[in-house]
Amino acid sequence: MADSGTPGGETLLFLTDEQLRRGIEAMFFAYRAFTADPDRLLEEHGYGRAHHRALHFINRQSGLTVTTLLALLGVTKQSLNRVLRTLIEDGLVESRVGRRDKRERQLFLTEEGLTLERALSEAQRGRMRSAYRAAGPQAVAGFRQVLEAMMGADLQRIYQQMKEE
Amino acid sequence: MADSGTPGGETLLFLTDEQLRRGIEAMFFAYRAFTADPDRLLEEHGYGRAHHRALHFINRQSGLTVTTLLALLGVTKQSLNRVLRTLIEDGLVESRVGRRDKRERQLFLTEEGLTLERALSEAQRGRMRSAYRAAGPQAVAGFRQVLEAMMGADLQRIYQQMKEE
DNA sequence: TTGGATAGTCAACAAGACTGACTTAAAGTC
DNA sequence: GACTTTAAGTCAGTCTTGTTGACTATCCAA
Repeated sequence: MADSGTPGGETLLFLTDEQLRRGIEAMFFAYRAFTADPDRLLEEHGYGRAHHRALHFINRQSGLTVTTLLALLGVTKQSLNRVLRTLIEDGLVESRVGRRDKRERQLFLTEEGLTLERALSEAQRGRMRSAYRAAGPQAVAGFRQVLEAMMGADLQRIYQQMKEE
Repeated sequence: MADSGTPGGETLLFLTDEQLRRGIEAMFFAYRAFTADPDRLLEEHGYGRAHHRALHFINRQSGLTVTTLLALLGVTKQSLNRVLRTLIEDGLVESRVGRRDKRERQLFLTEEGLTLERALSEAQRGRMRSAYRAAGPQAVAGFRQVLEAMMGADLQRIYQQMKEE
């Protein structure tokens, strides 16, 4: 983008198909490991990855509406609803009628929901923390830069917005 | 690991729960984008992500056995089999009886399989390439370092092995 | 040669995504 | 006040992709 194709320069070094393929495979393997720890915990509770994602974002942005959560997760209403219903029935999530707009439902974690979210989050952070430690601060900065560039403009806007709330 | 907890140093700067959470969210959003391009292509052909993964590794390591592929993908034999069967029926993959051990099946891509694999791979590499360009060589090195640390020792061994073949 | 381990296949099932059609309630508009 | 739009939720049905259990074929070793 800001890079004006320096011919033969180091820019080309890491853009061979082989290098790109290494990156693709690294993403595949790393993502699998990344979800493995919380997955184990979830299974003990009879939940799936979908429940984890819902808990994560409700915790992250307490009081968010169903539509907002939908946009963050990128799934359909029906798909989210099944997950949300079980979480509400099990007393992990509370759904209150919106204050300003009564059509909306605002979502909150209960004490129990918070407890599970923390356990899941801690399992995931543990792996992230040791990866960060092993790789060092400079690598971490690069890691985030590449991921942000990879997610594309639309997701980047959503991702950056969450920073400020 | 090699890091001896420099108190107050820059090591601590990026290990706050907030920083770790940013990393977790970046992984989530980036992985979604990462799979989105091939997913579109796959849908046109009536395939899913599982078919993509199979094609990728069969291409990567032509003639590999079902068991080897199983280990790479980390799924059950039965799950892979359904995917593999459709690929064979559709003439994208060829399954030959193992030369040494007749119990084994060796897997190869046909011309048609190679064509689809290249299209999928190119869609995915496109995004990876522009992310790499945008972030720069140093960031890319860091990206890979963190992913490798994150995947853990077991997967790292598998991942590194593939390098040399 | 018999018996156990390994490689792969077939069948049935469950989770979690999807689409489409519909209801209810509230908000906004003419 | 009647009409339209929006937010949420529901019902029904499908698809992909994961699971377990039972089975066949082959290899190897006692």
